Amino acid sequence: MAAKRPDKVTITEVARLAGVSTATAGRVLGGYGYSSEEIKKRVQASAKRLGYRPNLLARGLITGKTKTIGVVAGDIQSPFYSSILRGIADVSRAEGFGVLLTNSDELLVRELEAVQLLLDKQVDGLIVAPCDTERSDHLRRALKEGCPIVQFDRMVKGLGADAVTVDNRKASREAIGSLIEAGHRRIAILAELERWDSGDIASFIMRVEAGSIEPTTLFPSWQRLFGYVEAHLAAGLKIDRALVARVGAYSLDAARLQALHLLREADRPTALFTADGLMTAGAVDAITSLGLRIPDELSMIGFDDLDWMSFLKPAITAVVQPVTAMGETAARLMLDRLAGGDSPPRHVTLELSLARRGSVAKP
Amino acid sequence: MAAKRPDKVTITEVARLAGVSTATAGRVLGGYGYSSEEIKKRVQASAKRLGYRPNLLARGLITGKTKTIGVVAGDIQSPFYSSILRGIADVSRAEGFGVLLTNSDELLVRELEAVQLLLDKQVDGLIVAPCDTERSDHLRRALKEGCPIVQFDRMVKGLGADAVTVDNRKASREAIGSLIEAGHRRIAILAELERWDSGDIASFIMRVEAGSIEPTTLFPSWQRLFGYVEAHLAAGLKIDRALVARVGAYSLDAARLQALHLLREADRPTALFTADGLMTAGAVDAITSLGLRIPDELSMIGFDDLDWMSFLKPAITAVVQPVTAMGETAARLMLDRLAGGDSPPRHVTLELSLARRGSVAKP
DNA sequence: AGGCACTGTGCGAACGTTCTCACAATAGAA
DNA sequence: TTCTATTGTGAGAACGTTCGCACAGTGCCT
Repeated sequence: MAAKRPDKVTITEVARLAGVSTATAGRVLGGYGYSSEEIKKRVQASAKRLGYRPNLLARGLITGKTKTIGVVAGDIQSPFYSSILRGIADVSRAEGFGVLLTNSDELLVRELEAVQLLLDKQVDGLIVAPCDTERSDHLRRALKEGCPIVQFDRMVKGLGADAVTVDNRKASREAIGSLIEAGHRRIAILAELERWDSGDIASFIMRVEAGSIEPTTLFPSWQRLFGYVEAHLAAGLKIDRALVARVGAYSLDAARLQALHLLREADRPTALFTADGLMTAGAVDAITSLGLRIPDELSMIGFDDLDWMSFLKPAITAVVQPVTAMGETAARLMLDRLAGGDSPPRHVTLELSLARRGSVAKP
Repeated sequence: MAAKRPDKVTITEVARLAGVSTATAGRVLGGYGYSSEEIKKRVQASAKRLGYRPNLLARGLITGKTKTIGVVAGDIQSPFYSSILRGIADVSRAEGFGVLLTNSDELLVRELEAVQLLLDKQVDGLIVAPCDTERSDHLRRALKEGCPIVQFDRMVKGLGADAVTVDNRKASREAIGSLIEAGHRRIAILAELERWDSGDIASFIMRVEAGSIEPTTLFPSWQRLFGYVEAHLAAGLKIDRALVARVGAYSLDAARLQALHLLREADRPTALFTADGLMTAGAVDAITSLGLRIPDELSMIGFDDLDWMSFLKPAITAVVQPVTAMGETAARLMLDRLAGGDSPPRHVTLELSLARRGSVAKP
């Protein structure tokens, strides 16, 4: 039989050794009431001698606070989420908070399970990249029951919670704008574009042109497409539907295939805009296998900046997201909220920057 | 003032509604004692009606089990750790365990803090990539106090705990072997090689040649150097000390600088072996900026396989580590141990494979 | 009839903290 | 003096579970 738990030392024993009541010892060790200098010393001495460590479970049970933040990421394995997580973890640690991690794989069921687990474990708050901007009753419920939520990367429609996002639309508009300015007219976009309940690409584009879409609760790749359309509109260019490649899945292979398809057309685009890091990877893979020369035969700008992009033959111009800052901001919003902020929901939008490198030239 | 906690429903209320004692309700809901079919139904019905969720803190306080695993990674932002974490998280989730995450940044103080935090939060076990293979009393203490530990990537000397590692030495030996076989005689190695208390590179090499080093508790980059030396010994080649580049820090920039230094020498090596992903990135950066052609002017093999390596102009031959499998194995070892395994410490060594691509040619 | 094993239920005590009270002592103000 | 405020201490009740025990009923074997 396994040895039970070898004499965990509790506050009672510290109190006994110091010759005071557990209440007094608690006050000294927990730092929450009055205590004389002399007793303080005595208690601390015996705590040290016994190697006392407070049981955070017991504390949490009574205070209702666990000093733990629950995080629901899409997939920590991706550089995007792992950097955000890093930001969250750093800020949390500095304030003595723990981070309980789960992955949703962008699946609603998974997210639901994850939130449930975190809630059961009594986390003080939830930092979530929501899978679905509409069906998020579980988040609403959690919020209503007093568990603060901070969303990142995207926002649930009408959820009254804090959020950190980036200005995808603007960055995309500017990136495409710079391609147009360089003289490009046939600019392709390779984007994930999953989950759009209200129709297909064509109708989305029409509705953007008509100005009848509220962009804030769109998924990032759609916001980036939004910016793509806007840039075309601003320049008075028509959009060739054939140049909008909807990958439909977050997969390198799918991206590669779509890129191949796009670049093998007779009437090939002169420039390619990839809507995130994975799409860029898939595209680069396709481009090298086709033997296309960048930027002579094809100009390129990608969303997300990954280390390898800067040391590729011609380095790839990229929209860089402030990933760790996003995580840090999310954590900070959460900690503020936990510190008693009763302010209305705040929405922080971080700015993006364009790292101009060698992948753009005149067509 | 913030609303307190809006009527959390406890087992007492479920019991009352079902007309039974809390003990009985507990048995049904916790599934740990006898209960008749009829009562089972009644309790479950009222639990469902009230939306009851057990408070895992309270449960943990009494059972001493939190169903939470603490993880101390070096830096989740790195692809290595994030993949491992993914593996850990997947297996843990499947068994209903939560994952509490911390980073050590490979700093002993940080690791100490992290372990302390996790222990205070009463995690059931610790999965750690130890910073220091010698001074790890905190781990020994935790172990002695009944908190199981699984190490990964490296092992603490004489710590009687489970571990998952890969066969760095063998993989490195074989990689270098294949370069030698291709005809290379001047093979450089670019490696982190921090933390070696017993002297410098020269003395390490001498001691390897003398057979007086126990490799299992070395840090991975040293094990890889070990294999490098062995391959040379086996082929009867002398080692040119100038070809062993010790970066001394885990930094892309430092790696790039060392690589530049190495490749600008008059008597340039004909092949380069990089001891991990970051070193490879630094080297590739240096190589492109020098305009060296791979594999004509320089052959190359790198440890760690990152997505971009496969779609670089000539794809880079790489030793691929089974990263997620490593995480999964670590988690599985932990869960076994928690399930009551009293077996002696197990050490799982995973095999590595060489992904042969286009970066190796005759000199 | 007695004994024993098994099933089912409730009472109350844990678990290790914090929190609410009650009570004292001291000091300064009225 | 008496009142009030401030500082200090301890007893005991929380928090929401699980666990040990007592007790009772059933069925089966001697």
